[in-house]
Amino acid sequence: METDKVLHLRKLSQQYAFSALQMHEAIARNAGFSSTDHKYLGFFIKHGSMTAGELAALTGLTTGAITGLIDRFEALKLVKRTYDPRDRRKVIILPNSKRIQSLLEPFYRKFQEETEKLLKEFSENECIVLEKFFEKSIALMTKTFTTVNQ
Amino acid sequence: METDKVLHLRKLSQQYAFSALQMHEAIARNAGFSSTDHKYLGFFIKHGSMTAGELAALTGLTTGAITGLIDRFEALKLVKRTYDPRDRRKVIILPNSKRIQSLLEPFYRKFQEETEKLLKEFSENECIVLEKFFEKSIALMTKTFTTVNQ
DNA sequence: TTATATATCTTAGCAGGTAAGATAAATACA
DNA sequence: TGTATTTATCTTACCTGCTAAGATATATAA
Repeated sequence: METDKVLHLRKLSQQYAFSALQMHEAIARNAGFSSTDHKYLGFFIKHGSMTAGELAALTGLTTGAITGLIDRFEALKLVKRTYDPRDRRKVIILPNSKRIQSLLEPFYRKFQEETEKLLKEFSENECIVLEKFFEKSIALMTKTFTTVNQ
Repeated sequence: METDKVLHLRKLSQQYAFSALQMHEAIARNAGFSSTDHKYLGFFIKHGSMTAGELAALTGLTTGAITGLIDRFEALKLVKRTYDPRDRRKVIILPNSKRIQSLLEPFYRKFQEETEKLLKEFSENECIVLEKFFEKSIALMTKTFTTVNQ
């Protein structure tokens, strides 16, 4: 790809990220969550259970913030605190993924449908291009995040 | 594209959005901005000057929050309040895009370089695929945001 | 056993958000 | 024209959720 096109696509990818961010925040507000809480609900669905410390490390939040976050989610019965019998200091956060999903789903349904419709427009080969781009970009952003986040 | 692949790609696109979000927040913290402020600095670079009310409408923040946001940026000389001579109630926010860019650039340099390197791996035709995906997705997310954000 | 390290929680203080009302300027209309 | 209404932004009071630092409880090391 030529330099001009590269710069154009880089801009587009920035704009994509910005739009995603805007949309997620708007949906969070609508669903009655703070932007942070909404973000980590998705995180739970993806990762399943983890300890409070792991969550703090992954998110870059302090342990104090994590305590508050778990408290809020627990009050809504979206997660449950359990304790590691082998190390009773540890708090294992057990998400109720179904309940989380069913709570968020109404707000995403239309968007997800339309995303799927959009993706169906792409051919098998085009799909591979997108896949390659996503995978490499995700790796790059995760690396950048990890580097910066210490 | 087949249904299976569609679902896989939808997941990837979600993960992409999440990674972008994480990275942006980490960079914001590093650069000494709140996540919101960082987000809107990029917004200013992209859109140029606008009125406080336009910014409130575009962001979904209340006018009170916008007043605070402009105050913070003005204190850092990143934007300047000017007044519309034809309607003196209006506050026109004049961003100092160069200063904003030079402030953020160090934190993005490496990432942008690597993104460009990654994009160079794609052919002309593949570039068109990515472009199409981005443009349509951005339109879709913007529509979703606008719908939800009222 | 005692010291140290680790995982999470608690507390105090702060930053930035909202809602509601204040202010000032523009517009509409009798 | 003068008065009422609307509009754009700012101010204020209050609230939420973050950090930093220290407390607590448990695990590990010496």
